[in-house]
Amino acid sequence: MPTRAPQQRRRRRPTASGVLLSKELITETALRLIGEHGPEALSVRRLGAALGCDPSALYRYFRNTDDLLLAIADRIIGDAMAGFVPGPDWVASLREMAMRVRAGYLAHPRAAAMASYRVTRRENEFRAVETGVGLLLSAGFAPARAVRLYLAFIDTVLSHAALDAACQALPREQREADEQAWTEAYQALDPAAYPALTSVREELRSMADSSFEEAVDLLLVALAARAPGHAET
Amino acid sequence: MPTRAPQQRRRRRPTASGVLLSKELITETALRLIGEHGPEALSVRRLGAALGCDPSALYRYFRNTDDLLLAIADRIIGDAMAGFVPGPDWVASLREMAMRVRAGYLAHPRAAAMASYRVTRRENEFRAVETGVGLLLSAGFAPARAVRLYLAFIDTVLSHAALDAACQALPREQREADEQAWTEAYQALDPAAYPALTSVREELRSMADSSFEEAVDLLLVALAARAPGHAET
DNA sequence: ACTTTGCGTCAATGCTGTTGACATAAGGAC
DNA sequence: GTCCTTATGTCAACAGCATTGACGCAAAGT
Repeated sequence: MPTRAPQQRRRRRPTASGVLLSKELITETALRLIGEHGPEALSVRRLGAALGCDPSALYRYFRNTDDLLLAIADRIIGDAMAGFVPGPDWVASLREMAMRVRAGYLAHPRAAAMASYRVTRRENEFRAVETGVGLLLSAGFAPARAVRLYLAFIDTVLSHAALDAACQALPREQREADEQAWTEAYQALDPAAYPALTSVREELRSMADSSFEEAVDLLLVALAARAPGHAET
Repeated sequence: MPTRAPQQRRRRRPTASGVLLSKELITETALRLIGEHGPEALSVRRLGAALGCDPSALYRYFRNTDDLLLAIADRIIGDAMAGFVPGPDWVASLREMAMRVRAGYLAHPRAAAMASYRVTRRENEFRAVETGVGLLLSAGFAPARAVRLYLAFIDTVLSHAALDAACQALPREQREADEQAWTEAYQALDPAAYPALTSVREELRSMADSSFEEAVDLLLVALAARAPGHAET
């Protein structure tokens, strides 16, 4: 009778090409595949080919492709949050968390775009939520409020990061065309029909840049103002 | 020699089932299909079946499915902002704008999720930016500041709306699994390893709900506090 | 009535995820 | 060292997907 836990792998049988498969290796290869050839390059068949195994072998490690996708997403979270330790200043700590998540997404823009709105329900996500909720509790918010405010915070961070990642994942041609729109199409508008846009014409170029930091900072200002103990106006 | 523009259709030949196809009819039917049978119901084959025509007939009207999705997205934008008139209260007006965008996205989540990060450079977008920037100018912000704050605002709205839309666009199975994670996987965590999560255990269920309104309201509070003429703390 | 051609239809291609049967080798028991 | 169990890699097959090229009908223009 086997004494080991059933999910613990006991045997490691090499594939025809000699590779030893593992969840780790599969998620790494998938991430590399997406990074090199774009998100549409991720299919069970291509992943199998990249690993040197039969496509169906992957189903020994993941229930289906969604399961694999969640594993990839959780790995991105883990990489982004690796080594992060919250400090005494909860606002500054949340800010660093936001910047880390964004950096992690931008490091794998094409994978991030696929997974930003999912709940991975895996260890790295557990830890991140624990950290974020803990920071808001330490700020003095009551549990129900801390949870909702954390959700507003992390959704803003994740969705903004996904936006940036999606833009970065666009083909160069298309991205440049989008950026040029602000200095071309928007400069040629009829002043009578678009008075506000005309009066800010010189500033429209900055619409091509990310608003991530401003949006996060605005949100953190609002959070800080609502924290218990903060001097109300 | 034909005098008509080449893109203008001259002949309307009915399909085998007697339907007269058109771009309008196809986008309408696609939206209805998504609305009635969920986002995964939209495939060229099913759309063809719903229209009573061969799937390949659609390629006479759209270059590919992406082209079709963009046509649908354009229609969503127009519908969402139709009839919107900004009022005297700039904060309330921005708020209504946000809610309209979100409603438009949620009404057609699949199409919205795929098109949210594209810059349309079309009239509906021009008008929306004009309106939004105009509201911030009316609040007293200087041009450069108004543009950047509008960007932070609209990116928050769009990315959050896209997040909600993407969740709604998930297959029922996956969406339910993601929601259940908060009442199952997150309830079973080790209290010693996850003290913060344990102390807010009862409230975690609310993580499955959207944070759109809270995030937008927090942002608007921060914007209002930064407006010229606002009493500083 | 005749010609042109827009466009609906059919058939085929090569993708996709997923599954069940099968084979083989790893590892424990003795 | 031998045997047995079983984890796991492989193979074949299925259904559904977007897309395309050839074909031919019927509607519009003359």
